[in-house]
Amino acid sequence: MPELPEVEVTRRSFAHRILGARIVASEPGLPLRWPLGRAADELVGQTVRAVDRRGKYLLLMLDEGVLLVHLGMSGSLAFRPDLPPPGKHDHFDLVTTQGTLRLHDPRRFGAVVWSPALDADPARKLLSTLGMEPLGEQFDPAAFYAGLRRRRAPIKQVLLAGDVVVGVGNIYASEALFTAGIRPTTRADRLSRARSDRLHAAVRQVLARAVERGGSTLRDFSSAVGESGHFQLEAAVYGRGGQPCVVCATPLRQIRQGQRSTFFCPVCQRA
DNA sequence: CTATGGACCTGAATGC
DNA sequence: TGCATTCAGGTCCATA
Repeated sequence: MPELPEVEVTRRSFAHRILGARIVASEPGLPLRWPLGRAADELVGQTVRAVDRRGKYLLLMLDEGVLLVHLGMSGSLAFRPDLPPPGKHDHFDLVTTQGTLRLHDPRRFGAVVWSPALDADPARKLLSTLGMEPLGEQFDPAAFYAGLRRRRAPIKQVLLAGDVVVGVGNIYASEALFTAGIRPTTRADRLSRARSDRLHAAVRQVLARAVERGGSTLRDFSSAVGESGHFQLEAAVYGRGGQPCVVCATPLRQIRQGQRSTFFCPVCQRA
């Protein structure tokens, strides 16, 4: 469910409500990607000063240190004054004076990690390899092009890898490449400057639009306060293998790249 | 250093 | 109905 737009929409939905709240308890359930360990106790008594985002990580800035929350493949957050007892797939509760933040994550690829500071481990290690923020100013065409020049892998996989630009997941990678008219299998370092610029604009546009729409998703994404089922994903290509291209009606193709599905139009995306 | 494949985990959809 | 297989929005790690 969560690519950058969904994470950002989630952030906006509860950031202002949890601001200034004091942490009363921290209750981990089944282990997630990394064990929270003793850090759970460090949280109690601290106040939430800000909720930021870096890539697909949510950053709860506390008096001392930062709590990193990642939604993995299947995670979602709820924040409410009162929540029912945790269910089978609820694996973390952060109880505060203003409500409880709950991580629901069936597959448990998500993570909750405490770090004493952003530039100290483990936050430093997790965040230091991340590429540019696609919606920030540092994401400019020249820097993007420079990043692509150093990579020989297929452009789709370079987008997904997140070390040039963060936040582009499997859905939006196919969508952005379609918008830019670029074949997903093209080597990143073979893109001309002009085509790189088009992709740069497409990545920005596709992600920004999804954020505006309140986070699109295949099924039923909902924000942390339960505003549900916002929008169906208006995918031009993702999940539409064999169906006609919205532009030229040619049947769309589905291929495998690095064990992930990729969708494209063989006519609109020639090279 | 880059690139690739396997690993983590559960549930839903599909095929026999 | 049951059972095996495939697939799913992410990313870390070991290996070439």
